[in-house]
Amino acid sequence: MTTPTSKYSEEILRRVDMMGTVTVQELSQLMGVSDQTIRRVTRPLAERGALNKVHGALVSTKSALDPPFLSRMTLNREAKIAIANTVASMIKDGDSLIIDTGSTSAFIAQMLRDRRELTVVTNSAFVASTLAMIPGNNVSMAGTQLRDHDGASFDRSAFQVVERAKVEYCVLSASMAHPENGFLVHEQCEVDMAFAMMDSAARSIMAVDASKFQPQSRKPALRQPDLKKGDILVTDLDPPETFRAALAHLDIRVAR
Amino acid sequence: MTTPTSKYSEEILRRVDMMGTVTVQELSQLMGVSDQTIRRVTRPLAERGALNKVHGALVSTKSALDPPFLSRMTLNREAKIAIANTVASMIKDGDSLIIDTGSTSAFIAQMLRDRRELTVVTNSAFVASTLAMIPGNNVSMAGTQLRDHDGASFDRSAFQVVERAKVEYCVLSASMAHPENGFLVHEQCEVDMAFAMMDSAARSIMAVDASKFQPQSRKPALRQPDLKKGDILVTDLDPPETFRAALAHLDIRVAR
DNA sequence: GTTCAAATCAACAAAAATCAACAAATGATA
DNA sequence: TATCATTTGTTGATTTTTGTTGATTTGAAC
Repeated sequence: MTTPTSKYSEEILRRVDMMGTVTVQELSQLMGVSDQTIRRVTRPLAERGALNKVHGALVSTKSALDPPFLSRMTLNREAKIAIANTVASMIKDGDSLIIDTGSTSAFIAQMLRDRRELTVVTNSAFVASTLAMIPGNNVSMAGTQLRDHDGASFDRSAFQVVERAKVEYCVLSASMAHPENGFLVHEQCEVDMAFAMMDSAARSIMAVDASKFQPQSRKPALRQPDLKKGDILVTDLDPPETFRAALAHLDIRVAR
Repeated sequence: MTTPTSKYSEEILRRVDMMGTVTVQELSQLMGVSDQTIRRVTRPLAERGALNKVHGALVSTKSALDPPFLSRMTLNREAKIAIANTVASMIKDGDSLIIDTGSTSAFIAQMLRDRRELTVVTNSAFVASTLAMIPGNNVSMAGTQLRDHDGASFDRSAFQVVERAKVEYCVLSASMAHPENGFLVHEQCEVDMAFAMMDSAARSIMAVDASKFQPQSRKPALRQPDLKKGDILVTDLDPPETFRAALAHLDIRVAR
């Protein structure tokens, strides 16, 4: 039906649809080509109506994503995209992983759409539906009753599914990172889920953007499980020195 | 029907379909042959329409530009939107309903985003994540293991969740509508699920666009449960006379 | 309206991919 | 084994794409 015009078409459309709007520069950097190439390649796509061109950016035509969720996706967007790219680069075709809920995880899921043969367990309906539709993937949705603000589940069946899994990676996030108190969140069920997820994975990847190192307005008080030897912390800016020392001491790699 | 033109045809097609877009070089390295061979072999494949050639790469005709599910979303789009509007207009704030998977259901879910306090049960991760994020809704995702082309579940837990539900409406779809054979689909698990869903709902709404009254290229052969008194059939164009008579006789309302 | 920075466009040379032709390799058959 | 048809890799000419440059346009602020 819609015949592609270049080898970049697919990736560009995917990224545009996922991010809603992308600047030409972001895209060219992300894909390692020049701005001009992006412009050239997107012109026929725009004529066909596969995306919209505005001055300075590309806008998705099917941005039917949910506004409230999307707005959280735009908070600290560049950082989250950068982190998602780093995390995604660690996951190879055929890998198995658990992903939790949250906006960073949503970005990671989007970035993982060009991996193949993934085995995925998640308690986020958004992550699940994003990755389930990729041919060849094997996706399990953990849980039945969905929480309303992010469509994630923390019911008994969610824990059962996660506990029965055995995967290579566990991708987690947190609301705050404190040099002494570790990684903190607001809800007890999230802590419990994080424990279950980490127990079912060989190694964990904790994804937190740099803003999480700053004091928060709404202080999270519940402690996520600590990272262990071999785990990885992914951020967009280098964490404070106190943090780095503690992590290095535990043999936890920091990537960005 | 499609006779292979070379011993590589099959593997190339498989890889292209799997990866969506793949450069000629990647493919030649992966398969241990020269670029030129890949080009030679893929030429007849492209002419036959089994894949698309662009400068520098091969693009799958299937999962290429848009994943199969989204491409179906654009097939007969206006009709499906019209139907979705009609169905959505029957659902009021506070109602409870079961929704199945499929592109029409996806549209219905989108339309239901301005309803409040809905209780929803669905086996589609896409529908679930769409409606779960609306504040005040109560959404249950039925099933764990997700099917890859549409992210829906038909495993044992999916049936359990559906069977335990008790809702007002059940929103269903079908691949074909036949005046004598009723509503048909391709997969047995879909029939089973339809039975379970209808059993758990007071009344059913069957949503089929007018194209479903025409003969299909890929003939579905499995029969959905029949509609009963009080159920509703929603279409975009009036169904054929033979159909209308049969439905009226059973006291099934036709809306559009 | 004017100004200015940023984004876009047009054009060109360099790089990359494609094509056609040919020779070597392969494999089946007599 | 010799022969023939087919397939494969290589080579060089041709085509397409890509990044760069500089001119032009755009959008926002004044």
